[in-house]
Amino acid sequence: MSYWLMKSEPDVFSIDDLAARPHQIEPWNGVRNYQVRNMFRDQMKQGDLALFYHSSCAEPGLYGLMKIITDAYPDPTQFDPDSEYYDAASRPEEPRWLLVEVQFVQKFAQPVLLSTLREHADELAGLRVLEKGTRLSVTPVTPAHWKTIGRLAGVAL
DNA sequence: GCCAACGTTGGC
DNA sequence: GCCAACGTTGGC
Repeated sequence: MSYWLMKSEPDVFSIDDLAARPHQIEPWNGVRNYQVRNMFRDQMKQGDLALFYHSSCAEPGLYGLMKIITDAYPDPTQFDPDSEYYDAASRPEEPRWLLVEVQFVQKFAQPVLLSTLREHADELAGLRVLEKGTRLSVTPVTPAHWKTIGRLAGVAL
């Protein structure tokens, strides 16, 4: 099993939105980045766990935990002309973009803010989200970093 | 709203 | 295949 960090802008889709979904499940659609597409396809597997990161907001950071409940499959929004994620160049015979479905696990009682992560930069050295210029919306998390973040969140991960 | 950093596009 | 121009991300 692998660990991940997945970003979302809370104004668009927050961890509370995920918790409020039927069965607390959501297709993680709209990813239009090849590196992330390849991670979905080659590395992320059903049963993996992911931290839910709120970005582009007043207090960016980790707000909770979710589980990857499917392997990657084609993102239907790429074929929907009414979707903001529509990609006219992608053809159903050869889908360009993938998604995974995620399910809510828990919201942290206290979020682990980006500023807190930075305060623990020594322990978290190499965590992608702390590295300058990392804009990927999905990044891997090592088991050691995962454990540290669990401690900072006050939960056993 | 600024701006650094990065990804993508497209002309050549 | 190079690289300039442009668009996007995301913290501040």
